[in-house]
Amino acid sequence: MQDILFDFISKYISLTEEEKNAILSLDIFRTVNKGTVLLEKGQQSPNSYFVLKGCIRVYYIIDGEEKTTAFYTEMEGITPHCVVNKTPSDYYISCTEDSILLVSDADMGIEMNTKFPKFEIMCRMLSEELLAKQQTAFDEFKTSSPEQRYLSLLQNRPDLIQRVPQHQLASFLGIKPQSLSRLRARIAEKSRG
Amino acid sequence: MQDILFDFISKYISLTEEEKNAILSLDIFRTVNKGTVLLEKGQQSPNSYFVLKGCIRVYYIIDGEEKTTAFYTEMEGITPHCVVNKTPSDYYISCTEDSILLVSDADMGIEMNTKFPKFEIMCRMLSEELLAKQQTAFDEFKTSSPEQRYLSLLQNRPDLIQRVPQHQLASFLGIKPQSLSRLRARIAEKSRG
DNA sequence: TTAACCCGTTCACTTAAGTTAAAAAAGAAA
DNA sequence: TTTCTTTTTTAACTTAAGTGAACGGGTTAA
Repeated sequence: MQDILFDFISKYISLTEEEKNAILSLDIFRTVNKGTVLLEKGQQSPNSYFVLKGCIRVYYIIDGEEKTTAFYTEMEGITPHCVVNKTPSDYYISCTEDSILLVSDADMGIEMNTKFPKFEIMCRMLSEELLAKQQTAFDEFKTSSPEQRYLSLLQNRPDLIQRVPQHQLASFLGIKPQSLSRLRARIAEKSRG
Repeated sequence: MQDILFDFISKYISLTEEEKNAILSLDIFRTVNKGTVLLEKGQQSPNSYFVLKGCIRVYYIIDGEEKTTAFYTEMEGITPHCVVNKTPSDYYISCTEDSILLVSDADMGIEMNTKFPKFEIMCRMLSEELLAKQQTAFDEFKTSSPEQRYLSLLQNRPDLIQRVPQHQLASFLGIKPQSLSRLRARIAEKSRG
């Protein structure tokens, strides 16, 4: 599991043994059961999450309805809004599968970034990369229809469609579960001719 | 104009005179005319843009149609996808007004970040902040209807609705110009009773 | 001044998503 | 197993967005 982490980091910076040990000594590996809620609305947790194995999801409860807006799977991570802005969270985060996560809090980030300036660089690179990716995803969402979004998801993240319940996928695609079901039927109809 | 920049930076880090001079010596202030295209599809420019005054917009051309996905106004900036990933750009960037911009290229960023580690820190903070903001905006977009998006824009960025053409706003809201026009009529109808 | 173009609006029509409700299918618990 | 619950599908109906076309106001260019 540690190797997976260090492999990932090595894409951005190279670590000495000392630095690797410093990371390991933080003891940030956590195994988490399916269904565990990592962050609740109104909470102001300092924790960031990075998925080594499994899947976590971000969702809101609006008018009593769950609205899922994001999934994070292997080698993806999230620093919640509430950590960055030090405000209560608007959303929930929970595990959709038994997962292995890295859980780091803001203080650990500051400590590591101070002790090892390399870390600061990696964090900046990661944020910039994520920001650019996020922007592209947003642009694609804005410029396409629900059906196109679904087809594109089928292309780019086919695993998600398998491992995640449809009604969560629906709000992720910006529509209602019934519409997703209908849309799928429509596509199947077309491909049958 | 320089004061505006240094005021902005002071929210993140404090600068010495030496550092301020280093920034000024980069000579990054540019005045740009309305309509100027800063980045074209297919180009691989190294430039990031920060708006001191005016407005720039990001747009795609899909099936011959312009699709505007983002506006950046005073104190907002963008590092295009193509800079981060060193790939040709998928989109265009142009000025919707006569503007004063900061234009910096990737090399300058690297140079400043190396010379002044403080800068690295600011860049990380900015990216993290923008990423969190962007995520919230995306979530809001996903969980609301075109009408709600328009009303929310009216609340949060009323200036945009004034300074930007409707047909550009429409795709920014994820709909067609005709639909925006109709939607506005519907809202006016309601408020009249 | 006229002609051409762009933009915002309106209209009629089509298509697809939202809504409400119910049935069917799949999973989890007793 | 049977029961209970959750998830997915289906259906009928409503609402709103997409589409294609046309009109009028405003600007620009010939």
